[in-house]
Amino acid sequence: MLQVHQIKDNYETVLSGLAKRNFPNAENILQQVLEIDQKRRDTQLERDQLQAESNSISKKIGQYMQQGKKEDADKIKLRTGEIKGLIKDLETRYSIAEEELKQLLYTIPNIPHSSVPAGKTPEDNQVVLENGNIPQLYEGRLPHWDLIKKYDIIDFDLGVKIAGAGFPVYKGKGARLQRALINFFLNEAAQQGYMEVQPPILVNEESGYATGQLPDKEGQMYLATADNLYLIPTAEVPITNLYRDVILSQSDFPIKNVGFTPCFRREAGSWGAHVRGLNRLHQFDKVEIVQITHPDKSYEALEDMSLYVQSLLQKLGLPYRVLRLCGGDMGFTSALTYDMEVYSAAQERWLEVSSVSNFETYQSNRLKLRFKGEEKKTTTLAHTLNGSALALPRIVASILENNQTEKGIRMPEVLIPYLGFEWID
RNA sequence: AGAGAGGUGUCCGAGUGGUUGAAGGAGCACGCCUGGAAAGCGUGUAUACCCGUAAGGGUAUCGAGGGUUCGAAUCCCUUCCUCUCUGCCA
Repeated sequence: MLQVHQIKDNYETVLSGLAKRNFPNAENILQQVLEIDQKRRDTQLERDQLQAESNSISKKIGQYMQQGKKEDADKIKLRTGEIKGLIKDLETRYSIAEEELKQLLYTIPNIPHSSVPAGKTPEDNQVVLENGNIPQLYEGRLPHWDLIKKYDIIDFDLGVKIAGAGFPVYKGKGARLQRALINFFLNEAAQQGYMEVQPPILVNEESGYATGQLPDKEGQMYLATADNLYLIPTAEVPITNLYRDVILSQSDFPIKNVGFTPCFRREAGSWGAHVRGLNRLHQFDKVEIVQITHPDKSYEALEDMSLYVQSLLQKLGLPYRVLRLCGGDMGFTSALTYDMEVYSAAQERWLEVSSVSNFETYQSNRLKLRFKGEEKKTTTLAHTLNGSALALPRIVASILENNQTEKGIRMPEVLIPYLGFEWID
């Protein structure tokens, strides 16, 4: 979440940033923040002063008692009695103000980077670049939901039987393809200096809040109620939370982690015509990269990550484009997001396969993820970034669709060592 | 799931009501010493919030929350977590 001083020191920037996101009622909410914060500080000052007085009296009582001057001690005890009541009242008011402030800050999204275009819908996203050739397919080309049946590699009906819609069962070469992609992505990331981690895929509430899924996306995560644990919607949550309550030293930068996990999303209310087949699932596999950087280096890192993700798409031979998301389409916690979309030639649609974002200090503020400067003794919030590298299902969809021929589906060259076969036929 | 033990600073570890932000040790940093290093000696070494241009000062924090008390790491209650053993199981 934003820090109060961000709002106070850059009021106009924050205001116009929120306007870019079409965030309603911004001025009013920001004013409330400042007001409550002022109240909070006034209350704290008053409380601290009284507490200081009370502390010094207590010390004096201690001294009197040691000297055996009970009467003197009793005399000044009366004063602390008064103070005690006042402090209790101030304490209550302080925590109310603090809680109000927190709740208010939770509702405010991150401020978009200056390069983020204004806009409301995905149509307003900016196409940064397009790369690769859209394949010319033969007459009888099929969308992937037909291809997977034809070659019997992914079974949705079986998934329905054991879990429900949106939980596919990968079979035979379909399952092998999943495993190959995961290994390929992990190996590539390792070569780029990302340290592999295998985090838990259930997380506690605190972790959900720290990376911003809670309270914003409460209803979108599966909750294991018996233990109050959430199934992760992305590895971003556990991996970034590895660094919750951590004070790094400057020499630790940049931290680069990669992890493969299944991801779980309830996708409540988002089913429609465009979500057939692998386009939208409740459970899917994803390899995620996370970076934690010095504030001065985060945009450099973002470009880095974007190029890295693009390199994967190039190696897989998939035509793709890079979008800079507009204010209205960007995630709640992000300051700048690039979406990578691959072209799926039978559906004739662009499919989002990666989203690479810089959160600046929005997450690290909740995470309490800081670093200590080399000269300065003060701690500073680090910047966090993450991106999919990559999400599997839509990659699979476009591989299947784009590489289909009359005699089968040709696998991308780079995957063949991982797969042990060249064709799905 | 049952029984027990425990949660203190970067780490180890002391501390059962009164200058305890917290002994002692280790680590780390700087200085002295040295040809250089080690050892030795000395100094320093938490975080958050608030007041202040600053220097500096205040408050809080010994898992978390509440209570008793003039005063709590220390007593009481609640809760979370970890470890060990038993049971169950991959």
